[in-house]
Amino acid sequence: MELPNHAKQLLLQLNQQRAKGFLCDVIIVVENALFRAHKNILAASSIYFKSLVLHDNLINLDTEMVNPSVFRQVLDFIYTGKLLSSSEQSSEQNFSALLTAASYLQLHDLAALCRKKLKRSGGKPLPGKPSTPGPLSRLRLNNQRLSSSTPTGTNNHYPPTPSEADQPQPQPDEGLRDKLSDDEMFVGSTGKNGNGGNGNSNGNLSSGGSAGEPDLGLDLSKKSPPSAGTATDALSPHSNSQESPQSASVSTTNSASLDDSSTTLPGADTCGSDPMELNSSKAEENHPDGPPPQKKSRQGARKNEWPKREASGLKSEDHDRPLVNGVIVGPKDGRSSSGVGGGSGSSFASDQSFQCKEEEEGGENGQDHSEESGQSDGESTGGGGRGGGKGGGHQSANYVYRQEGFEPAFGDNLYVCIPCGKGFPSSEQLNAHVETHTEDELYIKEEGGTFVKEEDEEEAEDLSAPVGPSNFGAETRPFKCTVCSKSYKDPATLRQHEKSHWLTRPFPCNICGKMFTQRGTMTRHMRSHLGLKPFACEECGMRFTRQYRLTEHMRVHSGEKPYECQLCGGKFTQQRNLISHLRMHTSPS
DNA sequence: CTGGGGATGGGGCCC
DNA sequence: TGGGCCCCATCCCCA
Repeated sequence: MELPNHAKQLLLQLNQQRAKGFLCDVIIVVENALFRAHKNILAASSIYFKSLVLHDNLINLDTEMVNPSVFRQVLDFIYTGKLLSSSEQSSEQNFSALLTAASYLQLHDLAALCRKKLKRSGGKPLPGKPSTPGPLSRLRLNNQRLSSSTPTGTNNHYPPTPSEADQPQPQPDEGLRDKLSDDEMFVGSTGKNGNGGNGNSNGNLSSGGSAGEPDLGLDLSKKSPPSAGTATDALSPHSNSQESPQSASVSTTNSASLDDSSTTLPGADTCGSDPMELNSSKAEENHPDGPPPQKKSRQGARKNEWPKREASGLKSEDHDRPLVNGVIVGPKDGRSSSGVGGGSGSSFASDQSFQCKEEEEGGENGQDHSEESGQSDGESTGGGGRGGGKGGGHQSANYVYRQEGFEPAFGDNLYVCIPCGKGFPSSEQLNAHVETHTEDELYIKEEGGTFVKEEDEEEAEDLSAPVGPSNFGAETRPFKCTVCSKSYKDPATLRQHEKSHWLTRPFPCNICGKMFTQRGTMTRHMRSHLGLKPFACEECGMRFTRQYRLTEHMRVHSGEKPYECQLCGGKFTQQRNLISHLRMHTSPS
């Protein structure tokens, strides 16, 4: 009793789901393209993926080993077992690239297939891949890069080493992998065919995998304190679990493709996309409640950050959508394939309101209406506190990178430098160009009137205030900001600060498109998307995205109230609450 | 219902 | 790059 097409149907369904982004639980970043997929599927196809998806929801692949178009084929292969063969795709070069990618991703069957193809065509198996230490080492590096943020160096090796506890059970030959060139590994797999390849990995997966891996997968903890005993134990940094590393990687990962992705993503097309998706993704549509996890209520209340990002050009939606749909292709590859447009087109089409806005903004730059809102919104809504005034436009103005894809106005030069209005065909060129602007120039622009305070207005206000911190300890802080006159101890810090006066926000969130002035902030922001809460309270198990929060939280348990109101003697566990309390004393009411 | 305190999330910024 | 701290915005609970 066996259904003949069961497996096939199942795959078909999964592939359709992938196209729609339905139940996709992992995002793979390849250069400036994002692909959504199902962890289970990836894990079942490659042990390498298995090790990655175990701890991360966002995976950044080494662009030297795989590019978006190749990865798309890889993904298609994983979900269909077929290698599509369009004219270009069946080129020797493509197979070579596929082989490299397959080797890198440990997709043995695919690698074997590519080899066969290459053999037939007489081409060399894999350019530079095999025995040369290069590739392998690169793989490792890559891995490490992925998990870079965390220490557990040894564990980060690419093919999971046998010793890694939480790794899927290393296959018998697993240990050898380190010593083998990719080629060798593949030879084995190919030779043995299914067995060595998938079979093998699968076998492991199923067996060792399930057993050996606690469902850490969801536990995004990065460095949860060793303690906790329970689940966290496994996660503890020392337990050579990779989790920490990996989850951490997420952040790094993200940062990796930032620049491009930001710009590109928006325009990107979605490969499997299905327009419906957009619609279906409630989050997006109702922005307000959107995607963000966390507390619903709060979220909703919270300034609709999600919705607005658009301003950045990336409009959150763009980003989101794409993701939802499944694949976002950056300009370089996919987008170019405007053709793909179908994909993007369709997908975007729906959101497009945004894009349109974008364009407008582009046009006037001022636009930003909504702008990033995230903050501004919050702020503004909040009572106009910060946002306020100029607020309106800030962000958009700040974004140097333009959304591409929707700006016919700029022709091929989709990346426009807002300060000077020049357009560039690629984000790299724009970046290079931006560098040519001297800080002074930028400031001048700002002062010229175009400048819209990006960050907190409040902040700005402070800055503008003559009495500001700027004047403090000028002696010990010889580096002074020419714009707000704040002073700093070292030039690097000053430079960092000065960037806050620029019109740019060079660090976009790959997920929502929100732009940030500092990479670290963006990375931190990413954690909220990914649910990474590495810091766990040993007492109650509550987890936090920041160490500081945990420290703060611990006072709840200890009862420590270090902050005292000088006016009424009230004590508080948190300084911010004391501040809030002080307002009560000072406010008219 | 309202105000105040406790607690948490997110972003900016400095070190 | 990450940690730490500040600020804002909220939510929840309680009086």
